Amino acid sequence: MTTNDSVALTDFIRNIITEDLKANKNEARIVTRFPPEPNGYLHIGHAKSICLNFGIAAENKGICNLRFDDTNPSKEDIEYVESIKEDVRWLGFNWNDRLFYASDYFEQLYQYAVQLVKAGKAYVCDLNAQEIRDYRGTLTKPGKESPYRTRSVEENLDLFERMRAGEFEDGSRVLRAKIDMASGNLNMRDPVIYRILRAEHHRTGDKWCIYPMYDFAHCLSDSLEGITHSICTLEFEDHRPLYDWFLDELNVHHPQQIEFARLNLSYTVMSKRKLAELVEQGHVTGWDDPRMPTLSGLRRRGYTPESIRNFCERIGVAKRDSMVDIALLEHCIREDLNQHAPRVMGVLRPLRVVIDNYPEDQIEELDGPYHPEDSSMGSRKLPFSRVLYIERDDFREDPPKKFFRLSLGREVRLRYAYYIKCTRVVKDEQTNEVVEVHCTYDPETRGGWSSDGRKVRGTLHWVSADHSLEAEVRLYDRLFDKANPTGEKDTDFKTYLNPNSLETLTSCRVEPSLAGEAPGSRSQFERLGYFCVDAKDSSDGALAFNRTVTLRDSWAKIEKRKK
RNA sequence: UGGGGUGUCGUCAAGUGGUAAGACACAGGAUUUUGGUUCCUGCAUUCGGAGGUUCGAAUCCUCCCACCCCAGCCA
Repeated sequence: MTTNDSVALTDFIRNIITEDLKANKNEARIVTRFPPEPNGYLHIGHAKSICLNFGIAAENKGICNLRFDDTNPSKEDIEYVESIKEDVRWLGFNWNDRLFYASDYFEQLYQYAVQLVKAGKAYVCDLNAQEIRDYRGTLTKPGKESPYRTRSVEENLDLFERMRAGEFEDGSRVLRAKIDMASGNLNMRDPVIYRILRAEHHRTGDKWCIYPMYDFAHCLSDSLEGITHSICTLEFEDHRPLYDWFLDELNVHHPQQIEFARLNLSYTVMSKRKLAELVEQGHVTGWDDPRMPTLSGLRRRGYTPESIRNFCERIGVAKRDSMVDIALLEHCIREDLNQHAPRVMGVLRPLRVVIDNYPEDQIEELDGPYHPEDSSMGSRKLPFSRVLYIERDDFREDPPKKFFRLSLGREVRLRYAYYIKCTRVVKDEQTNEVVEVHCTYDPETRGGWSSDGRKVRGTLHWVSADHSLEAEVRLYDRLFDKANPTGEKDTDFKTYLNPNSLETLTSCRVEPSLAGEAPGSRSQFERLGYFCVDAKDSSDGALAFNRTVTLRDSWAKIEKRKK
């Protein structure tokens, strides 16, 4: 695993940091931060940022803060801060005692704003939202200066103080930076830095009725925390001049903002808004639906934190917009689980098999190692009896070319058990469907091996009918059936929702060793894929498994090609 | 005739003037009591395009083209 080999990661951000370290910038200290807004759940795009910020800090003996950017109480909630903390912890990162909130700095931020007013660099503006928009101009036309732009420092000070005191209506006035209404960069056209907003804040309650805007709060929070490298996504590139402006005007510690491209993953969507839409409209069962690219969804699906961290390392960090193939994510979880998941047997669509020459009441305990390449994982006993279940797909009446599973007259191996040969089939008279197959077994092949050198091509997984446990299995697939569901401007992304993203199977049979498996525990169902016990819906009496990912399936590929 | 970015294999991505890493995907083959794993092999004479500089250019210069972001009192 690359995680263990840990070849030093390099990307343009780490290169900048290496240079800064060499130049002894910031006394060669590295301080980063992960600054989520608590208004939604974290997704794998955030994982990229978390791995970057915490990773860079760790690699350079630096520190990384977790800071909630909670400056808009109308959208934020404590539920989200709790889930975010849980997800960051689960991913494997530790902020120790450096858990911060932008709201911790509200008083300090207010004082900075006063300082700006005193310096003649900010003013209270009475224009309403629509007017401000009109005065801002357009992308190609410069804006107009607000008639309130020339108010005296004294008047601004008085008005701003009264804004804080709650003397004015929501939306009636704002504090604006006095920069340049003709700037080609719209962010510099006298941006709003404080608005009046009476909303219960999850941490400060009703202490404040004015709240700072992102551009003002973010750079100064970074500064206050002594951040050295403020890493954010590309859409903030245009904001960097403003980020720098505030820090320069206030003459405070000046972190360097660096932007990188956010993660896009094929066959899914990554915006909080769109994910929320899927949740609200019931297309998925919640933020932690195993089909969601949220960390809570991936966790419930069976992804390991290691696999996600490994994925984040492999995708790299750069500035170009890109779309990572979800096959890479799938590769990462297979790689991890192949190494660590115990092998067990489960039959998803059971087909009854009767071994006619096997003694009626006999039961044998056969040994089955938990991992073919790692004997330290031990083994379990598999009960074998006269009546078994095999996978429906593993029997064909008319076997196509290269099909080397069971069929009339054919011999196959039952994993860790015996060779069996099919002698006849029983069909449903109505549907003509095969409902039972009869076989004979070769007692000389116990354990699944013949000393006479006879070759069998197929090895099937199986369970004993009487000893197996019933289970529900959810087969998850990609959420969308289009690589880029948001790619067409005129088509709603939900048009491309994959109707087969979830198939629930209720009469599956799994081997008895799975009884009492802990929620979240992962195993490979041999020949099928990796599954985990659902953390919410599974119980001892009613097992429920989620399919994390299938095994690579070259037979399926062959079959698909023939069509 | 707004500003800011980005263009290297199907998808990510190294490369910073010395002759195109690696990963995923894909295609062959070997081994295999999982059609899994593992292991070999193949996969950009070419770096958005056109000129130019140079002994030498993905890297430097010029022009052009394409795509992304910005007109919240959201972050």
